[in-house]
Amino acid sequence: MTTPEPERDESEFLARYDPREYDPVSVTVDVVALTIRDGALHVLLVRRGGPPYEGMWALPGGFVHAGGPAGADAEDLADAAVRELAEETGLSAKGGVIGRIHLEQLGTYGAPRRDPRMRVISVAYLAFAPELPDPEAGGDAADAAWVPVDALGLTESAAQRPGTTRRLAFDHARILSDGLERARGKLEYTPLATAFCGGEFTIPELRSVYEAVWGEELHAGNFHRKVLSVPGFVESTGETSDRGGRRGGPRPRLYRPGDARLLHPALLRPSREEQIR
Amino acid sequence: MTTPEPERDESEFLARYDPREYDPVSVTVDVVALTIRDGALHVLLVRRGGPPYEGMWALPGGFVHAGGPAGADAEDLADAAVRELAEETGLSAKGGVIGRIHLEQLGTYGAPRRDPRMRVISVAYLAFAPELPDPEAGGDAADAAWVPVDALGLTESAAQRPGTTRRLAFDHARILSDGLERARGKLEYTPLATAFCGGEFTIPELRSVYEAVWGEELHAGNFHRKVLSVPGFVESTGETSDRGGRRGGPRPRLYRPGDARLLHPALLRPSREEQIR
DNA sequence: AAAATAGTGTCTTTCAGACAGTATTAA
DNA sequence: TTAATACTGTCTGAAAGACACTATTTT
Repeated sequence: MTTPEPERDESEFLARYDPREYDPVSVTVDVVALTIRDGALHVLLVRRGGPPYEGMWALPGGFVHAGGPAGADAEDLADAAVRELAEETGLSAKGGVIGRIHLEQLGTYGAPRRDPRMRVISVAYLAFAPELPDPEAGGDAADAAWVPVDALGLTESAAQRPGTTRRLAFDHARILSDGLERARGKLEYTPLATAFCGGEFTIPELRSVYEAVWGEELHAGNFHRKVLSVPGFVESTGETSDRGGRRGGPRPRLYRPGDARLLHPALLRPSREEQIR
Repeated sequence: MTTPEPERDESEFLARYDPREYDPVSVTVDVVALTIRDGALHVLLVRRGGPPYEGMWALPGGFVHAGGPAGADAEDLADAAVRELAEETGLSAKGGVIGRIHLEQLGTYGAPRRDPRMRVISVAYLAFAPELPDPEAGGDAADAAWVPVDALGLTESAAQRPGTTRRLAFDHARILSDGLERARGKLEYTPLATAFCGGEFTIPELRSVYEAVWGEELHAGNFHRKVLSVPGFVESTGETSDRGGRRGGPRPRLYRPGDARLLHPALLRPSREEQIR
């Protein structure tokens, strides 16, 4: 059963009350917000302004507004994630750029002692954003910034246990690691790489997204042909970029996201041999 | 941030802190437990013994034991799911069959009014089980049974809104629908179909798992060759089944699950055209 | 005997990846 | 002018799917 047993009246409720069921549990949302800057994958982090983990970087997040028994002011989990993201980036939650950010639930983390103070269940969300301005440190955060993922020294083993990297608070290294792996996989069979670009982009720009997320170089010619061959992945604008590549080359054509929700056939990572066994 | 507002000093925090000051939020786990019976996909359901949704079927689930501020008796989310599954199926939680059940987190459902009484956040888990005995109705459930998924009349639209199907309580139709879609996808690129079989199985048995989950017939010859060609999917026992097919045919060979964690190349569903756009 | 099934062989089409080649641009 | 880049063409090998075929078993 999903919920507490119904009570016939107050006294029966008190008689049947089981403190175990009603031990205080807090529910938060944390957001793994990813973007591409200067060709490198970045994640939005805030620096904690108070204990525990004071001074360490952490994923942006906060409490879900439960809204009380009446349900007034209650917010959905995804709405809470959007609100936190908007608060940290200083962008308006409605309309504008934030409406074009892809947001999906990543997973829920509820190990008994992941927060030293109390039982906290955290619902993590994953966001793919186009390039955004630097965030403003607001509220309880001492600082906020887009941080290159590579600079965090995240490894498979380091991400497993909290505190190992000494860089991210709580189990946020693990959450980020899971988010990165999800992102890598999503790029294979969905057109979500376009969510990292603005409204219009070139195929080489799209390729640089794949290269930043997957961490490996792709063959330019084959990538180009592949993208154009998948139905609904991208759609030509008929326009051409006003500049060629940084160090030369013709001006690439511009494209918009297409109407496909899945890539078929998929665009598979070249080297995933390690993950198979 | 993951946690309550940071305080300037610890004593101030403790003095001010009262869990009950926060809006009450309950956290439950619900389990979408799938198995194959008579060649058809079944899900474990319980019939609710009290309001709301009295008499309706629901996913098995229950409260997470938060363990209080000290953390004693606290259980992890996955442990809670195993416990609920064990309670409902009457199987021992440690060792035995239940150790061979694949369990993974499916998602978290926390819409403000998904439970009419209070704010409930439900962490859903997805389980792939080999054929298990009929469950015993226990605790607060009026009944418990393996129910053919097809009999529930789940459709894409019916699963979207709670109460539409008039068959499953709360938003459990949506959760089940999400679980089924996850299961269909997992069979494509992981060897988890073997989790529906016992320790040893034949290729035709494995094919019937795929057919039950995907809801479409597969070409026997091509399926056979494909399964054997994927490294680490299955491993021959050298033995042969003691009976041929139901209505004739040679006795198929027996296999065990292999050591692959991912299928490469993947075993893709034939007809997924609809999902692409 | 008839029908169903397990397993294998073969052919065609599609697709990924390697490589080459041309035109266009920045430095 | 040089080098980098956008894009296209071509070839090869892998793999999916359609179909055919044999051998083995149940009814």
